[in-house]
Amino acid sequence: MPPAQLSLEEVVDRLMLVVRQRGYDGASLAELSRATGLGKSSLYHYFPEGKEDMVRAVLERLETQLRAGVFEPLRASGSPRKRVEAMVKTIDTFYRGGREACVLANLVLGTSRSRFRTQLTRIFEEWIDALAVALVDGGVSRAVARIRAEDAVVRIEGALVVAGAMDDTAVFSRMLKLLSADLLAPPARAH
Amino acid sequence: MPPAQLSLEEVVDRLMLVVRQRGYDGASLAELSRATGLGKSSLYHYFPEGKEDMVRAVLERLETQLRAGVFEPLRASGSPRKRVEAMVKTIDTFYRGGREACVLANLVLGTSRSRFRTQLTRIFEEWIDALAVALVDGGVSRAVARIRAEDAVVRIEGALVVAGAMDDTAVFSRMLKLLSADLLAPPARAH
DNA sequence: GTCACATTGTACCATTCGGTCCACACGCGC
DNA sequence: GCGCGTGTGGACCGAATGGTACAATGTGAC
Repeated sequence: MPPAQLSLEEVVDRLMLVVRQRGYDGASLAELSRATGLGKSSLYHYFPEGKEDMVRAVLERLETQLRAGVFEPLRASGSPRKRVEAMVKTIDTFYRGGREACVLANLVLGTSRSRFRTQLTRIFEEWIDALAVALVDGGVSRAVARIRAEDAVVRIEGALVVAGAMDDTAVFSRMLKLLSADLLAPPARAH
Repeated sequence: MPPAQLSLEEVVDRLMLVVRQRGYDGASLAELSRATGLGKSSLYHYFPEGKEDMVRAVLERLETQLRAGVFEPLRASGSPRKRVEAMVKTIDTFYRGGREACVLANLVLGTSRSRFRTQLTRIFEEWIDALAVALVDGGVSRAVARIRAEDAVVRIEGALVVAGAMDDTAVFSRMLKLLSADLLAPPARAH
């Protein structure tokens, strides 16, 4: 076990905090060490391949968190509207209302895209798939559901970028509100 | 003048190429030097305050490019539909159909957000304002225009992130098509 | 108690980082 | 031809980078 009072998952959580606000290139070993309270030797004991290994672990943990808190609830049985609203609420909490940057976006940008491509692709695909399932269950046609699901994920990522740039969390919360209102709307015309 | 065969603007263009695909933290002086063909001493001759100065110049150049190619056309007289389509086409070209990452997003993420906050904020604000003007001219109410404009910018940024993550430019081109079709649609219900 | 192994602090490594210095070129007005 | 200011190559800087080696701990199982 890690430093006796810190589980490995907690260590990875702290690594995630650094990665999500410094990115791959901006997160130095010194800072990762400080954030976890572990010396470099301990860090390399748990992550023998170094920084790339640590960030891979962050991405894996994020994936399981998303799966448990977002993807599976979306695919579960129950009111589609409730499922969508659960996703929105989880996302809102996770990004602290738009105050926190996105781990995924941070790893897509910079020099790290190629390193984590397969994991990044898989996470986004699973997210879109799961959301589409909920929409189909809510009476949206399969084709429209896919388009809307992709659009929703795009809008969430975009809102985090723009909210970060303009230092205005309202951009993010407006978007979440819009999504929970529109995602299950009848085919209408737009979309 | 720079190396006689390269204007200062061309130098900044090459800096932009590096920044947009490596980010602030990932762009090393060595690479910026290689990309421009200028030695470090020359780089520091034109940008006395170093890397931050270079990237500030990149951001300034991007701002004037956007102003000339996107913002002003959006505010100009003429068919609103044509103006919106001009924006979409310019953006499509600039990001090479989704193949290139966004300079802005790259500077919002990583450790560089705080350094360029005012410029980033201004660019996004001007973009949203200009787009809203075109929408109002197209008969959209002022309030709805603002929301839609912000939403469009958010979607463009988000589409670039998701397209980059999934290595799938179709995400981006689908979004651009959707935008040129929907931005000027009648109030309808959604949106 | 002792043996094995997980864990850790310390010292160290080469390389690269962003950045500076300076002497020398080059052109151009005079 | 002479100065002068813009540009530039190359050597150099201390600090930080990601990463390693290893000896010393601690902690359990037996």
